[in-house]
Amino acid sequence: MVGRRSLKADFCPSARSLDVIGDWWSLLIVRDAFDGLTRFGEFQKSLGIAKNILSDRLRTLVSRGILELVPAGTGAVRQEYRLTEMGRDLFPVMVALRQWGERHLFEADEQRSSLVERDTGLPVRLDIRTQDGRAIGPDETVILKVPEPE
Amino acid sequence: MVGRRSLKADFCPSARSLDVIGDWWSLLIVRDAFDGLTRFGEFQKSLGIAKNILSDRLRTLVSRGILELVPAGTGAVRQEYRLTEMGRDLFPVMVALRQWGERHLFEADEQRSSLVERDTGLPVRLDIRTQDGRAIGPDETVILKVPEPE
DNA sequence: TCGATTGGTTTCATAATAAAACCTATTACC
DNA sequence: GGTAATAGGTTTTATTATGAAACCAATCGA
Repeated sequence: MVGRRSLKADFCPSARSLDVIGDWWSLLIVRDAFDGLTRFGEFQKSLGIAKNILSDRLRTLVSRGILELVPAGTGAVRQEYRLTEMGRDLFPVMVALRQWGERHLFEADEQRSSLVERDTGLPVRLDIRTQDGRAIGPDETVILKVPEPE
Repeated sequence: MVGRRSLKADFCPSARSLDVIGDWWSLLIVRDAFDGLTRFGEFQKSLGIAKNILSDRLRTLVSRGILELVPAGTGAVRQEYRLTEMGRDLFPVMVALRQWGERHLFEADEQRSSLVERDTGLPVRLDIRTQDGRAIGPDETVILKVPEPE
């Protein structure tokens, strides 16, 4: 292998996103971070990931600006991994993945965790809309491409 | 390596989704499929992926029910890879990834492809709402967990 | 103060990936 | 109809990424 091709320069925003968080573990770490985990050992226990890999992924996520290391508590030596604003902005990605999984990867009666509004307990869903607020489906959209430089 | 840990049995729907489409190439293939690509060679050219890997990924995506092989045209021998309904349901995931990439991985003046409503040209966005239609943010949500069996 | 825990790094074996060569069945061309 | 090119792969081989386990320094708890 000559190294994974980078999509940094791709004009497609989805491709660039996948370049950053499209590896096997990163989004699972982010999911746990949304879930309130902050410590190395917590992630390790939750994911069952090898420590060297976790170490590498956390370092990368920090360097990409998705997580940040902050001192835990007042004047403590220990540090915590926390989502940055950029990391918290991945929330819709997590919700979309969750929604798809719920719909297609669970039996009807199978138990699952669920994402609900804190105050009401109502399930959360996700809508695709135009800027002016009308909900639309995939067939009503089109991708405007940037001309490829030759 | 003993093989990548499967998350098939995880109670978290996001984890199961990542188990299926969380590898490096699958979502890029799905993106291209949304973009209208159907042929082996088209995917290969678009992604610059090694043919053996593409072959493996297409086979897996078909076996998972995300793509299907359909005869191209009337009575032709050739076949095409097309998104199933399950595959098309990944649309919100793609939109969420796109939206995040646009926000965080492009310079303000940098050119990018964009997703718009076909009829109006209006940009598409994504909303998180409760079942009854109120838009909410990540901080107003909580994940209800399934008790882990010991 | 001493043992356990935390948060890693290093080492080593193995699996996944990529590149290139190769193969077979169509398809296009003359 | 014969021949070359194209499509759609598979096989082989080299390299990288991953995972498990051992190891280690610093901190924490008793």
